Amino acid sequence: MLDPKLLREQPEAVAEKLATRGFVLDVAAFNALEAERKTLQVETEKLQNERNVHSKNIGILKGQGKDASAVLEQVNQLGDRLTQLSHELSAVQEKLHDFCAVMPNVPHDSVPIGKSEDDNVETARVGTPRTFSFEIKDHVALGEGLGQMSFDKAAKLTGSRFVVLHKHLAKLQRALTQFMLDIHINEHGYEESYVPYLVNDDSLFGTGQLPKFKEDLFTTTAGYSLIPTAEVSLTNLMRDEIVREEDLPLQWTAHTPCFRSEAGAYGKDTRGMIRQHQFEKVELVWICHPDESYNYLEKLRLHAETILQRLELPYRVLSLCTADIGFCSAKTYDLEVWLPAQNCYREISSCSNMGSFQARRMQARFRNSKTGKTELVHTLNGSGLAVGRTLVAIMENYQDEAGNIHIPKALQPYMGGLTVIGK
RNA sequence: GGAGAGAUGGCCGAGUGGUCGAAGGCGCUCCCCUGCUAAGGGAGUAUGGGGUUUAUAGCCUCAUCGAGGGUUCGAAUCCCUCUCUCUCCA
Repeated sequence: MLDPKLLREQPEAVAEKLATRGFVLDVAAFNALEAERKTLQVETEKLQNERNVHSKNIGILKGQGKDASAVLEQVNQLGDRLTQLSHELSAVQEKLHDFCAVMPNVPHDSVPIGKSEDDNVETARVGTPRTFSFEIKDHVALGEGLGQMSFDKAAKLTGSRFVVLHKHLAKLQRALTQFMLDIHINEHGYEESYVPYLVNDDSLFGTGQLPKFKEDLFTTTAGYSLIPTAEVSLTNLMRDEIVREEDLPLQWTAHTPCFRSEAGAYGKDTRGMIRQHQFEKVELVWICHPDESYNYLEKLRLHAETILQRLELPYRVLSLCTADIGFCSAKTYDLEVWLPAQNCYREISSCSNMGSFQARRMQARFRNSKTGKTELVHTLNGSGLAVGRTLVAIMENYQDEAGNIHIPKALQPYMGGLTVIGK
């Protein structure tokens, strides 16, 4: 959510910034709602104050054993008007809230302006894609060839967009998770948490999945939703909390499965593990001082890059343009890994600075040690990395002519010394 | 599954219709006093919103005692629903 004061004072400036990301802010509609809100709120609070004063007097009079019927009659006359006004006020406030709740974040000045994902800016390219002297296979052919990956079985158990992994491939996924967590915890200073995979609507509102992206979620009959990312569980740990300034920054990580309905993705990446309803991810979250968040975004991105480097996977870095950054994001870097079978780079991590956007939605604050006042923190998050896609990348990049998968050196200790996955 | 108890400020804990946003204690901050590894005295110390304002200063004001409804001139206190915690029984 954007700062309502900023919105009130400089609606045109905000509209201009939002326009760069393709969002049309109806300034006239907003101003009209705001004007209505102000009139109603001032009037309502005036009456409430009147009622409070009278009621207090009644209490005093009765306490002294005096007659209060005159005041009582006076305050009785306020009743209907007050009820009506407060109903009108809450209706307008709800409208305003709904209006603001679907407004995306304002992009940072350093974000390239663009009209589509084609305008994303490549800022780095690391590693060189390997050249193959044989006909390469994609991860599906490799996995099924090894008899350790089955989409048919998953379809039988559940439906489309799920996978079953067996034996060494199942272990490889687990190894990757462990490997990533170890690096982030031991080398990058993150604190690990185990968190719920089902969350309530307050949490989903806090991190911005609700109200706008309801259709992307799997929601249970109990009213809870499966997390689409651990960002929801981790970041919401800060909801309604006030931390000491000197305790910032907080760096949190968690490994969780993620669940996405992929509504609107029909026909997209239907083959293989690239776009699944359920996948594993190691998530990185920062809770920090507003002055530092853009510095930390660079660190966060490097932490994610480290994993790709250790696995010796070629990748590139994109600075997403205004048209492509996510709803909550003020600035986003995507890391894309090289997938030989697709002959292109595919997203494997997305690292974003949300600024105060999520913090405002969930009242996540710190106490300024100089002024003693509370201020909103900034929140950042990034994948470190998407484990399923990392598995795909390793399979495709490390295949040999026989259809075996060679294990990257850094990962071999996590595979009990295994160097090749074969039949 | 059944029965009961509870949820109050950073923490503990009073408060069952009225000058209560809330006693008291602890903690914390500031000040005073004190020559000895400390004690004493005083003051302050929740959060969010709105109005006014050059102002994130001040002033005024509204809301919040688990959440949401209701009764009432007035609700931490009474009623209803929900969530969570604890105890006992199965």
